[in-house]
Amino acid sequence: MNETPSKRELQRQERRQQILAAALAVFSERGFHAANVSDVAAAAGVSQGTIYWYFDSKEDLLTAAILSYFERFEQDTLTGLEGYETAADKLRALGQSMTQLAQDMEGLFTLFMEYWASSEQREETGQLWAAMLTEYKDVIAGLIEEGVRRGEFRPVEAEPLVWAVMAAFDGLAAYTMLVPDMDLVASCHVLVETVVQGLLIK
Amino acid sequence: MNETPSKRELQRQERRQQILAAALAVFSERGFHAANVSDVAAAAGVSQGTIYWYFDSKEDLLTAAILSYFERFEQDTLTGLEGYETAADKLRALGQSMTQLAQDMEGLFTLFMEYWASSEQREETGQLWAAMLTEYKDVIAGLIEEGVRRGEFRPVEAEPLVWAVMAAFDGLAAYTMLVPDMDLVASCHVLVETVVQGLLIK
Amino acid sequence: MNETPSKRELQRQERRQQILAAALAVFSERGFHAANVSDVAAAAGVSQGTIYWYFDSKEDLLTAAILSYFERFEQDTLTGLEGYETAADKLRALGQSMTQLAQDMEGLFTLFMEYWASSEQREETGQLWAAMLTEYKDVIAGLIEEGVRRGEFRPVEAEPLVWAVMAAFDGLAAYTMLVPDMDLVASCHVLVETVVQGLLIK
Amino acid sequence: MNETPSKRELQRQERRQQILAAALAVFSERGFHAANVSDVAAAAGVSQGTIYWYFDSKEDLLTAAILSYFERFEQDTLTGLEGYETAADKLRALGQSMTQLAQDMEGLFTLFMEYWASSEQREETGQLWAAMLTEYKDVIAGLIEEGVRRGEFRPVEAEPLVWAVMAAFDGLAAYTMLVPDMDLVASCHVLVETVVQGLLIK
DNA sequence: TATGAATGAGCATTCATTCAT
DNA sequence: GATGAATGAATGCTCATTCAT
Repeated sequence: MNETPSKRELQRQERRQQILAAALAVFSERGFHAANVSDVAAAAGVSQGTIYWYFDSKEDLLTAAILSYFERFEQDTLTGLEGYETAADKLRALGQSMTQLAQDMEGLFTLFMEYWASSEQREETGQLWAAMLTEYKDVIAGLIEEGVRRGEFRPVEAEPLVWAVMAAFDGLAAYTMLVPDMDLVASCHVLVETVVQGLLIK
Repeated sequence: MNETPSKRELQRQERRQQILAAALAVFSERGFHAANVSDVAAAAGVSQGTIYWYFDSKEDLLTAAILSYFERFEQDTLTGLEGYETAADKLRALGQSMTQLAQDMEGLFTLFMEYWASSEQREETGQLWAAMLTEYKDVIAGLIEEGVRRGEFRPVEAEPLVWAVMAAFDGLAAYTMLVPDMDLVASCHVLVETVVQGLLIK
Repeated sequence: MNETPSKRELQRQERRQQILAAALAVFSERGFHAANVSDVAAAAGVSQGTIYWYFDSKEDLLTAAILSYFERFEQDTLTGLEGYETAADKLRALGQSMTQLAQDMEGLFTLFMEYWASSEQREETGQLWAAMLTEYKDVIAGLIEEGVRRGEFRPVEAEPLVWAVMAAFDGLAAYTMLVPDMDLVASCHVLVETVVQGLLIK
Repeated sequence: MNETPSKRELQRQERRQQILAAALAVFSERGFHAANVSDVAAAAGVSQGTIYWYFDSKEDLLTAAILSYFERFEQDTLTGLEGYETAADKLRALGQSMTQLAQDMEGLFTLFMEYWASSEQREETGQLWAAMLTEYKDVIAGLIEEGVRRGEFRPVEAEPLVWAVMAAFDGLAAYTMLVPDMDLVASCHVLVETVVQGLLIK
């Protein structure tokens, strides 16, 4: 078993992470097309050749960087909802997590869209993101449907609504960069609150 | 007076439009970076040199194409709201227009974000879009505030909410391309309806 | 006979001169390669197409411009030497004329060399200048040989010397542009004087 | 200490020289503007990309090539004058070196002037050459002034004279290419001799 | 004649990727 | 494993020249 990774393997992982972090920083900062592999190499403190020892291509590097980012957030965001009683509160808590994410991930959505937009194989390329989105969508739609079943929310087509809300968060993350004086947190908050109010049976 | 533009000037405008249409099609289809100027030239049925007779650079061509697109929609979207009595109905009508726009403009938001993402002068570049967004935002926020004043809506911070809703539309337009089986129209509809419900005093 | 050129022909000549003057100015100012035909057209106040109505090519324009310049100077320089008695004085007078020319013609020699340097047909191209140089050389060498015959100068190979002196004038004209604080007039003067001193039998 | 440059560094230097030699040959042969970077690459036996690994631009390559040429001649020309007793003999020896240089450097002066003529930044560009010229001028003027001090030469403004003589050598180098049947060596010789005669007190 | 629109070959430069050491 | 030198295809843009009007 690889329970005890060799020292070498550890170094390898570390170096890999080092490159991924640099890639994320550089790509976010300058965009995928404007940033060169040599920029990433310089930021990571390695040579260009080394990048290609760890990754197959610039594309591959981008994908790995995005995935590594989400691996860290995946569970954080969707857990810890059990503590809340009502579906409304669960939605509010989730909203808070997503607000946090929208702030943290800065240009990640934009970065991916940029790459996707001029990808030769859009379909396959988009599946990475589509899968992540769909996963999220299902979890959140489940929350709302639960609220409907419990008589807390009025009957509603949960799925389209969830798409809209998620799109709003990603859209707001993009807007933040275009319209610097927009208040991202306020927008996220009032969105969630308005949606919750719209769902609640009064 | 130049009331009667010369034949030459007319041809010139026509040729310009021809190129802009081709540019919009090609850039949307393949993305700004992946599409070559020669692709646009071929699609427009002119030589590369001609592109540069009408536009300063590939960038300039993109910007002009986006602007020309919005010039056509500018008024269509924000007019025709007077026919409605209540603020809620006005919002619903506007929602319909925006849904239409989200469908029509296909990858336009994505296209611009792609370009913006790796632009050397992000700040200046983004201002074009930021200005258009802000203009829209102000109009819509006005509608909501009017509803609040008339006692139709509960007091709400209109501006952040509007940003969120607009972001949702743009985000959904982007999602449509990533998640083909998403129902854009349904999402737009339920979003608007839920927001309206959330605003109405019951 | 064309003694009475038609009005049309006069206009044509005038327009031609207008273009030539502009070409000389623009080419001298920016260099042959860096200057565009459109620059010349703009400076002459005509369209690009018009240039090609009067001249076959950019090359042709340059050649014509240079020739037109020299047509104006051709005689001025080499005449008026009869007034002087001794060969030494004739040389001195000639030196004065050449100094004047070196100042006036500014970058003309450089301009021609620039064009020549990357001409596809160097040999043919250079003949224009070579012919002009040779013509000058013969006249001046004649002066010196006359001085030798008259016992005024020591026997000397006139031809190589004349080449050297002419080269000095052209070289100095070039230097003037590179080394702005060089005193062109002083250099020309002391050159002539030293050469005359070197020739005189004392 | 880097007294012992690594094998890699040695190879690097060698490759650099290889490219510089090719650049000098190709640029002299065809002129700066007519010669393509790919021509140089082919002549050097490397790819175009390699050129840009060693040099920033075509311009940079030209400058480096010219400098590398002069680095080799710098001292050769101005040394070895101590062996001569009189200032006249020193001048004659120097003349011989310069004659040699004028033959060797073939189109170098022309090449530089060609580039300079259409350079966007003439001033800065010319300084390279101006500096080299001025350095030479000072050395030679020193020789003459020494001759004057020693009573060997008649009093003369050394600086303008030196400019003229140097200009003559450069001009003759240029003429050689335009007027093939001109006798460069003879011209150089008679020039030097005449000037020396003109300086000597008899 | 004159215009200015149109052409398209040509070129410097970039940069992801490969490879010898 | 790591380096950095080498590659060469790809592309935006320029500009002399042509041509319809």
